[in-house]
Amino acid sequence: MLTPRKQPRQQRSRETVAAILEAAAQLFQRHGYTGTTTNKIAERAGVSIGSLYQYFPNKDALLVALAEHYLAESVQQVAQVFARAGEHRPPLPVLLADLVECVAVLHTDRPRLHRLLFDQAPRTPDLVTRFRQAEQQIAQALARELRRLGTGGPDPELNALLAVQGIEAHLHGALLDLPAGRDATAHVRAVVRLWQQALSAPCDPAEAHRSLGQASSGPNRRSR
Amino acid sequence: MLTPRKQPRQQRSRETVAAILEAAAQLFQRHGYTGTTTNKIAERAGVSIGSLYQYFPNKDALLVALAEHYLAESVQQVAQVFARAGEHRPPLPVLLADLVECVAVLHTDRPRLHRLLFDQAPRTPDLVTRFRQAEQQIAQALARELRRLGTGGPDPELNALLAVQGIEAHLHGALLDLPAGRDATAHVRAVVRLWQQALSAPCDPAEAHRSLGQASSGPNRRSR
DNA sequence: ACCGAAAACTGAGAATAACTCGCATCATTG
DNA sequence: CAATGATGCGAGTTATTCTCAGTTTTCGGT
Repeated sequence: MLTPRKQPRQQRSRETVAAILEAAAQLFQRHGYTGTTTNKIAERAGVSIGSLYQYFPNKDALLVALAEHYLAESVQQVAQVFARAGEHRPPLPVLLADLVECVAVLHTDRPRLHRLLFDQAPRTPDLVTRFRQAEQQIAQALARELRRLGTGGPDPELNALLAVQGIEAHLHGALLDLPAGRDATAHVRAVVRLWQQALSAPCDPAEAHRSLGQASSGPNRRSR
Repeated sequence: MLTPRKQPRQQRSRETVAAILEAAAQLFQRHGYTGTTTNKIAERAGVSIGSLYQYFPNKDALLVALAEHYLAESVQQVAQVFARAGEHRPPLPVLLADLVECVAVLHTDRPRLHRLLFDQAPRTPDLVTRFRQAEQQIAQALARELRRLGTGGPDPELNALLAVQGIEAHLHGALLDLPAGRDATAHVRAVVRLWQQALSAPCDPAEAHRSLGQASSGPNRRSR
């Protein structure tokens, strides 16, 4: 990621940058991305518009910086779940329940921030890259646990990545865009149940023979 | 969805609207959403900027209209898969392979359009609603098939919705943001395998007893 | 064929918001 | 206590969305 702008060196400027980010977070969450102007952000931060552009090359960069913080924090939260798992060695259902619980808290804790970063903001390539990177970090930790448990299907690394992507999508749907007439907790429980089922296949490649091909609609192909 | 703009009544204006949408689709795909100005769209469409704003209240509305078309088309494609399934009664693995194949084509056919809509569209609440609606339509069709097959776990409707959300997320990741060093077709095959596993639990609630252990080992835990 | 009304089209320019730049002020260092 | 570099400033430039008053085209009725 390029940083074509000055890095704050003195204490004073570090405070300026912090104030700008704080103001940006508040205004973005309150009025949305397009509903917030860089001038308003500078005003609220108590600095001039020129100072803002001294540290952020454009409006998007504010968003990327916020995402950077949020994602780093999120990855750390999830890492704690795996750290505990490393000690207690829980069975798969417990591990998944803890993981989902943790990710659910990340959604419900600051829903407007989460929504801002995932929905309201234009997804710049920088942001997409950063999201994928966080996904991969988490997926690696999960894959390690799956291997330890001897589960996760023929390719635990790949399935771990799919699980992380899926769980995010599912909780986002369940907690931020809940379909009418659905109960959120039941929905979340279903997510846990489903991923437990999905990841319960043994790790042993013996099961990975050549079970599935591309297949069109002929009565061919059989299940595991 | 509000339509605070004139509806085209004469043939001439219907052609104008079509030309504007065609130009918008091309320019958005070539230069991105923010990289395209409404004036350029009007110019390319061969109409004046005023005409554009006669039919679209703002730039976002162009995106919404494009998404509307694309989603309707996509839902129709997927519906065909289920229509075929209604005739041939394929087993779960074949049905899933066909479904994934179909969704994969929707991604690879016009990847730039797909990316445009998924990356930019979430900013508009209208579009989020529209996407969810499409998801639900597809999920309902899938749930019907799951019930027929006596599979899909304790709540086939809910699991079908999760499957549709997950498959979209997975294929998006596999085909538009493929992680370095991964093979796309292998990735797609893994998606099929995973969802086959996830949805293979019998529908009969007898199996839904209390198959999952709960109680965490750590001093966390909250839900359920 | 003609007329009046409604629909469609036009493009200069008002309004808004991102971003720049030359200069003033502050902090640090030798 | 210079001198040098870092930080801060904000009116002004630029780019882009969107409006509106006026013109042209279409169409139904006579």
